[in-house]
Amino acid sequence: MPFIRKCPECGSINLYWNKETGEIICKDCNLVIEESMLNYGKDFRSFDEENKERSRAGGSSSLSQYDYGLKTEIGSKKDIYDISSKKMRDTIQRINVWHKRVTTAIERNLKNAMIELRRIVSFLKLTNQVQETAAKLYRDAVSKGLVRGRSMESVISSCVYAACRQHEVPRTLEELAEASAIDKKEIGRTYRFVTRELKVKILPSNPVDYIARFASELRLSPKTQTKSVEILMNAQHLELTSGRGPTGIAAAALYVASLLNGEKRTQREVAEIAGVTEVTIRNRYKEIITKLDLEKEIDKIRDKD
DNA sequence: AAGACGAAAGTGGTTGA
DNA sequence: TCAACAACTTTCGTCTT
Repeated sequence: MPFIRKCPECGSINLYWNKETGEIICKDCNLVIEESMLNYGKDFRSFDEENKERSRAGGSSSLSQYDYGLKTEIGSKKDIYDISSKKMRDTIQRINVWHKRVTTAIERNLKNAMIELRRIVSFLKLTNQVQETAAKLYRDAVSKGLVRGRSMESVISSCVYAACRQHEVPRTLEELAEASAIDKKEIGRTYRFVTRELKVKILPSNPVDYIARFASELRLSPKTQTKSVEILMNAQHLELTSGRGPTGIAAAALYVASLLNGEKRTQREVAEIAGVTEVTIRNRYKEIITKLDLEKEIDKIRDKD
């Protein structure tokens, strides 16, 4: 079996691996072929002057590892038996008992939370960076006591949602709800609460950020994709976008672009992918074509059929 | 029969008194 | 705390292809 990979869409072998996002993308048709979760990069520092290569032993420390990938436990009684007085042994054991009591509850919570986090990240095919950001947010939320009175799952979901927004790879609340089995409203509520309490500044998401993913799911050509971004830019310039749901605008732009480039998708199809209703697409669509003077072009295409 | 269109009523969140 | 409000959804009837 050859190891050379081809794009399943256009057969091109001109593939590109984005190390930042971990995605493998076809250069010819922009299809995201694989979204790898693994980061093959090495850890940054070497403490060994002799060894020029930047490497280290052991796994890397990670926020999404419930104990940061480190063990904090003190050695067992048996380990220190030979080198310590009885008094010392007793002291250490007492410390250990306390250590366990204090940490187990928090760690158990954190451990479960990180398991859940990894599940959601994997389900939504998100990157390591997003996972780490979400993990950090969750830790902050826990240390501020924000989880009390809320389910761990809903807090984790909203952390992932926030992390996606921060990394400008937004997912919709519906997608998060599907991945976590938590109600959409609940995630939204928790999200607002957590970001307010942690004072996380998140810009309103840009419709353009949704285009690539929606277009890929709708199997639209890169040309159409570019066209819809163009439409979006013009719409933003005319302030058609402020106060409106970004997914609805993105959906409408894609719908218009698909018409103009003769790759028509139904309102239903676009609505389904974008997680909005056909009515919303129609409203945005109308605004776009009237304000951007695209009516004539649309009519021309209509007449051809 | 399917898609597009739009009116009307309902929902949940924001805002401002 | 409450009412007004804007955006969006749901539902449904009508028209077009």
